[in-house]
Amino acid sequence: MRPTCRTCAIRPSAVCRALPPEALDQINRLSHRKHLTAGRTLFAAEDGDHTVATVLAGVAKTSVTSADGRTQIVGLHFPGDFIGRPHAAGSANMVEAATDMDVCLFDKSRFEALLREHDGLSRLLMARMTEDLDAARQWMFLLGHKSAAERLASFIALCIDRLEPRCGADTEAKPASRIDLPLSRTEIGHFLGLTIETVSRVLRRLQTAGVIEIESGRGIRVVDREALAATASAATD
Amino acid sequence: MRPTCRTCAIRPSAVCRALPPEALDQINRLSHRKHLTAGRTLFAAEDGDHTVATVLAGVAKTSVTSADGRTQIVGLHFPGDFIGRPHAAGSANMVEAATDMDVCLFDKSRFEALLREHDGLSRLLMARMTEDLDAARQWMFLLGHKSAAERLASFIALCIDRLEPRCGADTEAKPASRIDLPLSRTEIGHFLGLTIETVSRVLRRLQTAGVIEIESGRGIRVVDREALAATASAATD
DNA sequence: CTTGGCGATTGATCCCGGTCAAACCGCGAG
DNA sequence: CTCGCGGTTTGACCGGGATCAATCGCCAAG
Repeated sequence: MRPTCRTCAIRPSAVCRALPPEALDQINRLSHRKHLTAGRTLFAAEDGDHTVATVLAGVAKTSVTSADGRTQIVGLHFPGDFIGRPHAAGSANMVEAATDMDVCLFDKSRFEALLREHDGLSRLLMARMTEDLDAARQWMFLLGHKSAAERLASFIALCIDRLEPRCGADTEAKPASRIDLPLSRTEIGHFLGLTIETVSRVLRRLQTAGVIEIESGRGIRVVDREALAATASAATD
Repeated sequence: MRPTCRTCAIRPSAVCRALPPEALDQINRLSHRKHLTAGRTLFAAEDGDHTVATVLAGVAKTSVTSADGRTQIVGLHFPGDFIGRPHAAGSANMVEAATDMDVCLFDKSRFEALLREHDGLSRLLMARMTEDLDAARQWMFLLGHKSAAERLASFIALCIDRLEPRCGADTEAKPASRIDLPLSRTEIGHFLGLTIETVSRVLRRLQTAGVIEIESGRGIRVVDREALAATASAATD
């Protein structure tokens, strides 16, 4: 009953979907799954790691830290996302598990061989990297110009978008949806370029405005998706 | 006397260097050079463009603009840089010439064919995209956590690093170096997440501090490289 | 020459979010 | 049960940079 690539639930949303069915057994041999508890380091900075990974469950974070200790989370990696730097020098930034998570690991050089062998995989990966770059640039806009409320709303919208269990069939809007935020208040601050206090205050303000409901700790319920989207992109209040 | 790939001065620093000499005539036929005056649009947003490019001279900027008019410059493209989104849907952001510039254009599908044909080109491009992503993430740190002075110093250091005419042989420090900034004050503001007034003031402050000298307009002379690097602090690496 | 336009500079004031400080809350250990 | 600890919330105050506004410098057109 050991899980294999054949039965992999996230394969349709992972880069592996570019591989033909015949290759599944091959990549099944090359990969191995691993469970990581929250906080565990996946790739260290300044470390010539030789692994790439696909997120199966949970969320990972990539962060940049300066000499004087300031930290910026520069990317989140949700289920289906690819993490790694094929054909590039080992990681420049640190990647850690933000929540408990499961990953599917490949040896980097083996994966590079796969890329050479399967053109579709190479193309899909390149498209993914382009998406990552677009996402990073969108976040640069957020960090450069958005107000605290816009930042929080954008962050919540992102999490809802990537984490809400979606039931393939119904695409129509739901009255309310709840998720557990994958980051602590401190981490949210580091992701949004805000302090923990501001995060807390603005979250509260969004709650009194009737946009969201904060459950104890990380639980959050979006009451008004419209208002959330509006707050994410427009001027405050 | 028409310039060709054989005599191309920036080829050593462009992705084309991954192509074997035998392929030079081939890519020479596939590419064509173009001059763009400052402000001209290279790729429009929301536009299924079918071109990719290498910067030969001058500087291009990629920017994100929100519905309400706020603009963020999310990337600069210096000579040798590759611009384009092979294997991905046409551009998400707008790319414009920041200064007068020369580019070398390829038809996107032809370039994709080249990628398939030449494995080394594919690998180098992937490495370049990884670098771009790293640069974007470094800039996210700047936008999220750096002070105005740190931002300006980082920006000037970046420009010096990429634009200063470097004489291959001598790597040792020079007493002073001057360049023309590739962006107007307004654009610098959009790149750094600051207002034009703050840019002006901080630049002045850096001058009175003896770090730089501002010549009329865009000309700038770095008097104290050490101090500049120190002001940029929080490692740009 | 004057005029007008655009970008840059400089000054005065305001406000959002940072900083400092003090509870508060849930939870596991003793 | 109490204690202590880490994460969170809340309040009071402060300051860096935004905003508003006036002026300057340069250059091209009249």
